Amino acid sequence: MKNVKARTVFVPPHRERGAVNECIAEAGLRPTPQRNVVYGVLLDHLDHPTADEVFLRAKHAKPDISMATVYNCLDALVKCDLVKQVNLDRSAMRYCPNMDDHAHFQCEECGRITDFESKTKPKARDFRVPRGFKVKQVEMSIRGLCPDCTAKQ
Amino acid sequence: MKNVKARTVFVPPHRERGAVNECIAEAGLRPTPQRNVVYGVLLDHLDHPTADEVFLRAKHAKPDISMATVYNCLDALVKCDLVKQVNLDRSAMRYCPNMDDHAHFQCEECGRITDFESKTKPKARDFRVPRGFKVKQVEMSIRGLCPDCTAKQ
DNA sequence: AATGCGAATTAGAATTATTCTAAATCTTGA
DNA sequence: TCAAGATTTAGAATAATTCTAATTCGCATT
Repeated sequence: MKNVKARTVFVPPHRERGAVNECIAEAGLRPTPQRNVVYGVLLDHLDHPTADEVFLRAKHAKPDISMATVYNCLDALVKCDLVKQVNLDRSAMRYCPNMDDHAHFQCEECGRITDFESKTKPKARDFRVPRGFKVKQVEMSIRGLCPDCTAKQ
Repeated sequence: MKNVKARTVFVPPHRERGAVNECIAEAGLRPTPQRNVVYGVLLDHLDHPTADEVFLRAKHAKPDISMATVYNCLDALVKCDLVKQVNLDRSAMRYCPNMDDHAHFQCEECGRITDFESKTKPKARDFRVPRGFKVKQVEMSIRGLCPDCTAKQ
């Protein structure tokens, strides 16, 4: 489980897969088979699936899992900082297990989402924080054209 | 219509209100009373309303306007770059007529959204753009605690 | 001023995404 | 073993958005 195939752009999961149960436990949640499967699905393809897509994939490993459970598990994983919610358009929420600092690029044409590695942590230097506000998390999202769709035009 | 009341944080609309029809026309769309009302509603309170909230407010000026039209108008305004879509959480899309570069702050506690003025245009220096991708638009969103909710804790 | 055409509006139905509910099941610790 | 609490489940309910088809509107041309 330790060695992972190289990819064009490989994004290492924040924690290795075997440690899911520990992470969940640390967060005060009970580790369960369902949560494991759901997290596994996210780690297998880093393609920002919707809850529905996660559900379909999770059924392979666990045919009796239900949609409500998928939502529950995703929420649990988000709460214990193993997974990020990504929402870029008016359609369904997407989920991303890459907890490294990165921006989300979405192609205007085909809708595909790609992680852009951050060079620098986006910081207060980019925007003026009014007095009294406490910043906890900064997200960047980018729209544009992916290489495939650029070629087609 | 030219002089606007000062606000704590005043955000000037991208174009003045009288020019809506021209803007819409420029974008190849037909200017209509409904589009005018919808844009007016957005300019009146810079509080990032949902489509539903826009609908309720628009009804004051135009009691017979329909929800479908509100969606149509909002889409038209987005297309001709008078309005931005803002979506930060799993709830409804919100709309913002401030086209200046700015980040959206959302309070984790009360959900309220505040514009943070950008100091610098978020640029390619913040993230690595892989070969072949064309960046068209960069958005920043921030989560944290607003002054009120910080005080309450 | 009348006419025609395409665009815009409308109400309501349909679809999609998400949350809720209540019952059943599982886990853990006493 | 038992009780308590957390989790899972199916399905219903809700919320947000899109679709549909009929109507109306606005503009250009007679």
